[in-house]
Amino acid sequence: MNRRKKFDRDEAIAILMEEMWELGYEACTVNSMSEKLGITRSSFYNAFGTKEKLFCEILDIYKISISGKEMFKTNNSRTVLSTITERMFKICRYQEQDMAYRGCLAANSIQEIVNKHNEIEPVLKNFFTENIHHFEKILGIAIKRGELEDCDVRIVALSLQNLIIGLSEMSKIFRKKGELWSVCQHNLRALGLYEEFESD
Amino acid sequence: MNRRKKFDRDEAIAILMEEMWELGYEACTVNSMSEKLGITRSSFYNAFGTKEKLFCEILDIYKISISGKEMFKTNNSRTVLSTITERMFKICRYQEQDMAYRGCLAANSIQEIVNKHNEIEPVLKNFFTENIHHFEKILGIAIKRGELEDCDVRIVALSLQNLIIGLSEMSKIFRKKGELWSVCQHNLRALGLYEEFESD
DNA sequence: ACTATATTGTACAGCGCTGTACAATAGTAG
DNA sequence: CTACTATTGTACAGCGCTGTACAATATAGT
Repeated sequence: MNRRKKFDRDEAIAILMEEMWELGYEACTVNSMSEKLGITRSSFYNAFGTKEKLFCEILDIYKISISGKEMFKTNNSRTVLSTITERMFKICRYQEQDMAYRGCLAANSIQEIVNKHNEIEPVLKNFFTENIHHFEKILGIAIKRGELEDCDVRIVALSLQNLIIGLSEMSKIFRKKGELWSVCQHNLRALGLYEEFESD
Repeated sequence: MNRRKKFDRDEAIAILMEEMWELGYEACTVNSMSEKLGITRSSFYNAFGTKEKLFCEILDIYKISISGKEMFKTNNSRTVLSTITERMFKICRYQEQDMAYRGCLAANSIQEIVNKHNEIEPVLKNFFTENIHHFEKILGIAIKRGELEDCDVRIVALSLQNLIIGLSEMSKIFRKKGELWSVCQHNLRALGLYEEFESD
């Protein structure tokens, strides 16, 4: 067999995801990331290809673990709206407490990726498109169950996504404790998406 | 007297504002901006100081011309809500038609400025803080006039700002004609801020 | 020991950007 | 013409980053 890698690729990716989440795509150079991992650039290129490829891979992982589909999972034992509400509460709480001001990786990336990085852009757009589809789906379920009045589910899904993006950015500007959740709660109520949930 | 400037400073700033609006702060180097203006870096530094100072100046100009205070000006001859609604309609229409995907300069800048550029950050945060104050003020007027039910004006002001930020980012991802305004309209209605306005 | 081969390390060549110093130039006044 | 001075131009020195080529190394198999 051949020489072994000096690092675990999956662990490296997790570290780099945090780094890019915090600093953004452009600010993370191959040099800086290689140093962060304690490897040479040669190893970086060998393991990840280009920075663009790596970022696409990170977005895919983000999508699998933190996308609308994963975080807004519904089941029969609880209502869609309480799921949405609880999830949004947790997002707000997390963002309020995050000293690194990370917000949402996908939302953070819009400005620096769209119209600038051809390889990444479709992956990023697809992330949001799939989010919306999932929101549409669960909102459809909520309507069927009578939790939500009949409405244009696409517009409501887009509104929910809009709320998430806005909150992610606002979390970096307005840091008063509890305020982010208050805004979120107000908007959920206004959109008819609010429902109390049982605390952890 | 002394040697004259080869360029008009105010015109140069307008050009650079567009450039930074489209490409973002980091992507605009002193080199690239000097080339854009057809001047040397020496002249750039002489006229503008540092890139940071320039950006602060641009944000101030943006604030004067495009902030909440300017764009959401109220007067006695029309309702606050119709002003808000019309303004939001125009923002959405502009963003939908903008092929450069500029969105909102201040919103665009959050991710690349906060926690990264000490000199600019307070200027940016101040932009949003003043926006919120203005929104609070006009919402207070709307309540006094009976246009709006009594509510927590700060939360509603933050919600309006949240909507604007979200729409700015969404405008770069979802490009279906009319959809941005539909989302905006839905949210304005939900927040109780919607009122028909007379078309131009 | 030798071979094969994946991985790491090193160097090259080149590009781009930066702040700064200071020379050169443009303009006016005396 | 000289003096003054704001502006522009040029060069320096340095830093950082990049992709690539290829040598060196680590492993297992024969």
